[in-house]
Amino acid sequence: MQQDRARHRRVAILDAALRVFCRLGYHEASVEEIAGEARTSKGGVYFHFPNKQAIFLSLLDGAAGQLRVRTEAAIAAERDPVAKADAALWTVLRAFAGHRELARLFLVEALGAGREFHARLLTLHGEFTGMIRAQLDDAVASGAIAPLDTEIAAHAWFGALNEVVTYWVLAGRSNGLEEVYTSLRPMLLGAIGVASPVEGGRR
Amino acid sequence: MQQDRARHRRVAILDAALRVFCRLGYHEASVEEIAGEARTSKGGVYFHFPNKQAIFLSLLDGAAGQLRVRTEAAIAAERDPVAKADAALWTVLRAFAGHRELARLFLVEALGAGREFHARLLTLHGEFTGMIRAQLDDAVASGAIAPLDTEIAAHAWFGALNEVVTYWVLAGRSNGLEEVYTSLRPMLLGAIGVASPVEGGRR
Amino acid sequence: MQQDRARHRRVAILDAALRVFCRLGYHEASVEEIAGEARTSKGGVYFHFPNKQAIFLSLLDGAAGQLRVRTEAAIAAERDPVAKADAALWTVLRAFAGHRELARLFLVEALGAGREFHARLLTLHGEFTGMIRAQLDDAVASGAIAPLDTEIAAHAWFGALNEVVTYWVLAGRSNGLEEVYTSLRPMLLGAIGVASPVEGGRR
Amino acid sequence: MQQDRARHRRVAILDAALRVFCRLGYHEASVEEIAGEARTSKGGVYFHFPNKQAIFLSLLDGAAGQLRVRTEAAIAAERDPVAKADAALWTVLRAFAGHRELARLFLVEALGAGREFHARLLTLHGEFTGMIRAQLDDAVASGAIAPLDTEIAAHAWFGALNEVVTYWVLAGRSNGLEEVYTSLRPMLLGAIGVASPVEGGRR
DNA sequence: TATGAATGAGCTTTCATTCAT
DNA sequence: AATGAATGAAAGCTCATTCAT
Repeated sequence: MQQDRARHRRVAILDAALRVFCRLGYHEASVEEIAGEARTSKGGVYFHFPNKQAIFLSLLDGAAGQLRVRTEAAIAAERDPVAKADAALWTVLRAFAGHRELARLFLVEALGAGREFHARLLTLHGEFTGMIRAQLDDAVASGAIAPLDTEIAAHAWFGALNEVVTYWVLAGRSNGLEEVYTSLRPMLLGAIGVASPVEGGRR
Repeated sequence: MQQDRARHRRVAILDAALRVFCRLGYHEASVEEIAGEARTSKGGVYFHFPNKQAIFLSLLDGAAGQLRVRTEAAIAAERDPVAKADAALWTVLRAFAGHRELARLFLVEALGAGREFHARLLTLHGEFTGMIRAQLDDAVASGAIAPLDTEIAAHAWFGALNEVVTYWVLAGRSNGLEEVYTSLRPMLLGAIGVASPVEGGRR
Repeated sequence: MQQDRARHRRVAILDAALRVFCRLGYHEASVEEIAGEARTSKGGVYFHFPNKQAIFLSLLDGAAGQLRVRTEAAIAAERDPVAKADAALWTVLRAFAGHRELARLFLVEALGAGREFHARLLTLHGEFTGMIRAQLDDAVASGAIAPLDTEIAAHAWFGALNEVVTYWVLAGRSNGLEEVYTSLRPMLLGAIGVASPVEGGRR
Repeated sequence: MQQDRARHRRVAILDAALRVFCRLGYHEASVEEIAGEARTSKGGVYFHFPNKQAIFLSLLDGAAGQLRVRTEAAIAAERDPVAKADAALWTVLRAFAGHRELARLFLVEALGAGREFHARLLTLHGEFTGMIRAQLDDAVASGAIAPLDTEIAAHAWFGALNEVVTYWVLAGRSNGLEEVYTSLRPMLLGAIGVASPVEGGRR
C-alpha cells in the first residue's frame, strides 16, 4: 500500500534524523545531512515534515511517548506506592542508560534547540514528575511515608537522575550506568524518609 | 585613561550580551543585537572579543567564578561538614534564584551553545559537585554521616537543585524560589541519612 | 532534463564570472555581482561552486585547457621543430589577442588572486613552456639549431610574448596585436640562432 | 631634529611594509600587521601615509627610482650602444636576483593590488623599456645592429627577463639567478641580430 | 512522491579608516 | 606625534525553505 511506504519513509527519516542530531546537535545538523543519512533528498524530507523543528519535535514526542508507556507499565507492575515511584525512576534511568542518544536528545539538545522547545520540554518534565508525584501522593495518603511536598520531591528525584545521567553522558562514561542506581536509590528513598529500601523487582 | 574606558566598554558589552543571550538564547542572539544593546557597533564588539563564543564563554566563566567564590566563602563560614555542604547548595540556589538570567545561562543556554561548551560545562558542574563532595567526604570521615558514594551524592544534590531551579526558571515562576528550599532541604539531608536537619545559619 | 539546465547554469555563471573578473579584478569582484550578472542569486552560485576561488580556478583551468588543445593542434600541424615552436607561440598570441579577457585572466588577475593561485599559475606557465621546450629540444637533437639551454629559451620566448601582450592589454590598444608578431617573430627566432625565418603556414 | 625623526619613522614603516607585503601579499597584508612590524600603531602609520595604497605606491616608486638610478649609471658606464642595453638588463636582473622581495613586489604583488596600480605599473615598464629602447635606437642609428622595431624588441627583452625571474621567484629557486644570465644573454643579443656577444664588463 | 536547483535573508567576521585623547 | 578604541560598510558563505520538473 502507498501509505505503508510513506510511513516507512517517515520512520526512516526519523531514524536518520536521530542519528544526525546526536552526532551534530540540533543546530549543526542540516536538513541536507539528514536527507543524505536517510538516503533521500531534501525535498523528500520536506514532503514528510513541514520543517526541521517538526522533525525534532516528532522525535522528542515519539521517544517521550515510548518512555511514558514503559514507565506506566513499570508503575502498574508494582503494588507498593513507593515501589511504583522507584520503578518509574528505574525505567527512565535504564532507558537513558541504554540509549545514550535518547538521553542526549532529551537532556541536552532539546534545551539548545531554542525557545520553542522549552515549553514542550517543560511539559515532558511535568509529565514524568507528575507520574512520580502521583505515586508519592498515594504513598503519603496511604501513610507509607510522612507528608512532604511531593511536587518538589518528584522534581528533585527527576533532577538527581538527570544530572547523574547527563554527567555520565557528557563525560562519555555511560557504561555501567545501571550500577550507579545501586548507590543512588537509597539516597532517593532517604530523601522521602524511607530508611530501608523497599525491595521491588530489582534484578 | 584609555584603558579605563576600554575596560568599562568591555564590561558594558558583557552586560549587554547577558541580557541579549537571556532574551534570545545563544543562537538567536546576533552580535549586531549585542552591539546595539551595548550602544556600540559590531566592530566595537569585535575589538574587545575575538568572536561570539568568546563573549559567551567570558560570561560563563565570570559568573562561575563569582559563584565559586561565594560558595567557598559560605563553606568556610560553617563548621560542621554537613552544614558546609548544605551551605554550598543554599548559596547556589540563592544565586540562581536572585539572577534568573544567570540560571538560564548556566543551565539552559550553555547546553545549546554548541559542543565546545559541553566540555566547559562539564568542568563547571564538576567544580561544584567537587566542592560538595569534599564536604561530604569530610562528613563521612568524621563519622557525621554513614559511608556512601559521595560522588554520586554530590551529583544527585546538584541535579535535584538544578531541576527544581530550571523548572522554575522555564516555567517563569521564579519568585519565591527560596521558599522552595525549605521543602527541598530535608530531602537532600535525608538522602545522605541525616534525619533531623542540622541548623546552620539559615535565616 | 534537470542536468541539462544545471550544466547550462554552470556555464552561464562561468561566463558571467569571466566578465565580472575582467571588469573588476579578482578581489573587487563579489559573488553577489557575479550572481547578478548571471541572473541568478548568491545561493545559486554557491550551489554550483563551493566558493569564489573555485569559480576563478574553473575559469582558469578551462581557458588553459582550450589553449593547450589548440596549441597542441598547431604543433601537430607543423613538421619542422622550429616551425612547431613558432606555431605554439603564434597560437598563444592569437588567443590572447582575440580574447583580451583571457589574457587579463591569465597574465594579470591570476597573480593578484592570492598565493593559492601562484602554484597553479606556475604549473600553467610550465605546461606551455614545456610544450615549447620539447620542440626546441627536438630542434637541437635534429641539428636544426645549435645547442642551447632550452628551458631558459622557452621561458624567454613565453615571457617576451607575455610582456608584449600584457603591455598591449593594459595599455588598452590590443587592436593589431597580430601585426606585432611580424616584428616579434624574427627576434624570437634570432634568439635561438635561426637567422632567416622558417616559413610555416603564416597567413 | 623633529623632521629627522619623522623621516626615520617613515622609512621604518616602509621597511616594515615591504616585509609584510612580501610575506602576505598586498591584500592579505593589513595595516595593523604593518604597524606591528614597524613597532608603531595603526594611527602612527596613518600619520605618515594617507592610506594603504600610498604605502605600496611609495614602496614601488622608491624601488623603481633606485633601480632607475642604478640602471642609468650602468648605461653611462658603457660605450657601445649594445653593451649599454645589455648593461641595463644585467642591472635589472641583478637587482631582482639580489632582492627576491623587490621582484615579488614589482612582478607579482603590483598586479594584484588593484586597477589603480596597473597604470603606474605600465609607466614603470615603459620607463625601463624606454631606457632599453633608447640604447637600441642608438645602436640602429650607429649601424651597430640592423634596423628593427626597437619598441617591441625592448619589451621582448624586458619580458623575457621578467618571465625568467618570476618563474624563478615563484618556483622558489632564486639562488643562482645570475648564472642564468649566461645562457639568457646570447639569446637576447641574438634576438637583435648580434651573433657574437659584445664583451662589456661582465664578471 | 521525489528530486535537486534556486532563493534570499541572515550570519559572523574583517579591516581600512577616523578621531578623541 | 602617537595611540588604540570605535566605526561601518562590505564580503563570503550557510541553510531552511520553496517549487518547477
